[in-house]
Amino acid sequence: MADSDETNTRPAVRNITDLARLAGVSAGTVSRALAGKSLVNAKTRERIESLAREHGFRPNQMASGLRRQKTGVIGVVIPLGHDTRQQISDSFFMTLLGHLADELTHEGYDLMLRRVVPETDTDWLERFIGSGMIDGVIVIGQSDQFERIEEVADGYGPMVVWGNHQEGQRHCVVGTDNRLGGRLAAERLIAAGATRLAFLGDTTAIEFAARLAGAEDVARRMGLGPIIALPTHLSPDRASEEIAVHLAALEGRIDGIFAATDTLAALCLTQLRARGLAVPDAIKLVGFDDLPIARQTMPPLTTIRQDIAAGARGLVDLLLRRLAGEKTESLVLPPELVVRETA
Amino acid sequence: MADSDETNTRPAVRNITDLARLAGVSAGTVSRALAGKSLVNAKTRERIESLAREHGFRPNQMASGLRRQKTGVIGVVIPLGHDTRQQISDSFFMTLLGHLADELTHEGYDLMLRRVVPETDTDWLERFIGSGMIDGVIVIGQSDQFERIEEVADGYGPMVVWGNHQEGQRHCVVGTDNRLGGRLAAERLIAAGATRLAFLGDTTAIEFAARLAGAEDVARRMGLGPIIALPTHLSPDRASEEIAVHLAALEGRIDGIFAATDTLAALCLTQLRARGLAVPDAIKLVGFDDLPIARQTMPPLTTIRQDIAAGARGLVDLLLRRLAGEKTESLVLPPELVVRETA
DNA sequence: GTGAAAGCGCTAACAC
DNA sequence: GTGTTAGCGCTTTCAC
Repeated sequence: MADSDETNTRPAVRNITDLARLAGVSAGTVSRALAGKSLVNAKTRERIESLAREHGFRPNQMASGLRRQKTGVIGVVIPLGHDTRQQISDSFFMTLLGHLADELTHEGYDLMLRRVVPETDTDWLERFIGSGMIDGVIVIGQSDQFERIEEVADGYGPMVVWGNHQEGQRHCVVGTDNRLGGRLAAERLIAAGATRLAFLGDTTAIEFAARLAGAEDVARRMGLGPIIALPTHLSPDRASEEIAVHLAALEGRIDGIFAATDTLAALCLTQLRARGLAVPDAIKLVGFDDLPIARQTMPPLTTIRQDIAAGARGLVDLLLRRLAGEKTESLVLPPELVVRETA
Repeated sequence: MADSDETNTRPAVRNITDLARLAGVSAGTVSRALAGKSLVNAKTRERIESLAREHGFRPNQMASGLRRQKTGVIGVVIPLGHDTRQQISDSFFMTLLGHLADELTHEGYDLMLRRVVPETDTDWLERFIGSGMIDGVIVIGQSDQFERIEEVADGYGPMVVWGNHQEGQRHCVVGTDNRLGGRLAAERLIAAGATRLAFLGDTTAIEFAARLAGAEDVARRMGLGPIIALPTHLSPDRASEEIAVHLAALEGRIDGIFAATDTLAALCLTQLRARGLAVPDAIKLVGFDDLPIARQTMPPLTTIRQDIAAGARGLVDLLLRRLAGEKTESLVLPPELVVRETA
């Protein structure tokens, strides 16, 4: 591929041995030179390096990995729960993935991405870990697989999970304090004048359940009625319909909505408008995540911010420490209320 | 990891040889059994499989890959051009990536993701290909690396690129007909009554340049004045400011904007509103992509739809055929005008 | 500072 | 149908 014009006069260099022959040294020396080890004569090293450059040769990482028993690859896996296909396009996870790619690259690791459907593939995590292709794994989202992750964590160190932290759990997790986030959201809704609250989102996802629980803490404390749970899928198509149905059923019985996600909140805003319900006058609305979309809705969304970049940094940092044999604690990040115009 | 209670009484099975010993057969037989090859006694196979299950053993893919000279991994690389960091969060690419992950998984391949900064890393593509870790590569977006990709394509078959198709190019590309898309956009703007057009986006990206060129085709044909190019970064923060500056400078001199991207269009809508310019009354606006956000802006965006799922399918399909040695043509997908309310 | 040799875990001839 | 053997391309003692 990196051939110049003289292609045919020059033998292909397929491996370290070919290069060694050209350089008039042994394979071992080439290996040491290319790996930047100290004990190689400066001249020899230079000769080898220039030869390698000239032939566009780079050592085969699979072979190297096999020999050294490490691959330089971190697995990133996204379990798609009940809500199967659409979750991936969820911008939150995608943004997190982008940051992860940056962080891992920065640390010299490659990223192997896998989306799995736990329902039809029960040993998804073991399979990935056992493949021998990755040095460690980051799980993005617990979905409904909390228990399975716990089990695996007992026997496998280099794993960090993005998700919700439970008292006494065994796997290392980094994530936002969802319950606190839920409290902030409910407090804001109430401060804005709402008293009859609903929660929009699928609470079988543990993170969402925690958000709702936080909101309920506040509702109870303030002596409000129970928060009405409005189960909704994450995929925009289904969500829109479901929201429409919920709204129709609840007409006039609620004045504040806490959406599990900005995406859901944005969709909800559209449906609210379609029904002629003014936000925030008739209904207050708070989202979660503070994705870019939160600033672009009309009116812009009041929401609970998660620091995605910090999350990615935390995930990678903890994973590297675990890779080094350290035992690490989970990392819980503080959410932050961002007041805009919907509540 | 998959150990039950009797952990300590059972020796770890680290490789095929250990398992062979337990099963009372040779390593070769275990290999054949686990690979599902035909010529293995049914009973033997069953014994081996159950033993493997019991011990949570799976063959090491690196070793297998090394031996078979194929890895079962497809590289997906996103070159971040001039517009460095933010492009990744560009929802279009992220959505495409999601679909790619699905398609590749479906075909039994794993996905290795790399983001690269060509400016500081000139041999990004050769490095990835030469790593020995991947069987083929999908490049998402040509960025400003068209020439480099051409060079590599001459010597490396299993590569397919998402991007723009140029007359006579040598690398296999799949992508939307951007020029046609640009034409559709301009036609719509004009049909809606606009006569003084501007294009919002960075035309050093070849895809965007083609969109602008298409719009210019129409402007010329209709005898309109030149289209004013408004260079803008893709990252939301910078874009917002830049758009604001552009709008201030052009006040009253344009009545139609073609945005290179829905994201940009949405941002533009916000800025337009901030300046008190009514859409579509004072200014018509057309986006590109038809991302979910296009339906949620206020008013919803008229845009040019790219079929992302079809794109992902095409990329994977062509790559697999190239992997099988076929020579494939590029695939150009038709864009589609989606009329909503901004033009 | 460098070479020789062993071997990472697996697969694919080639025997039988 | 199964065992044996020879590597895939690299790293790393151990000599010298």
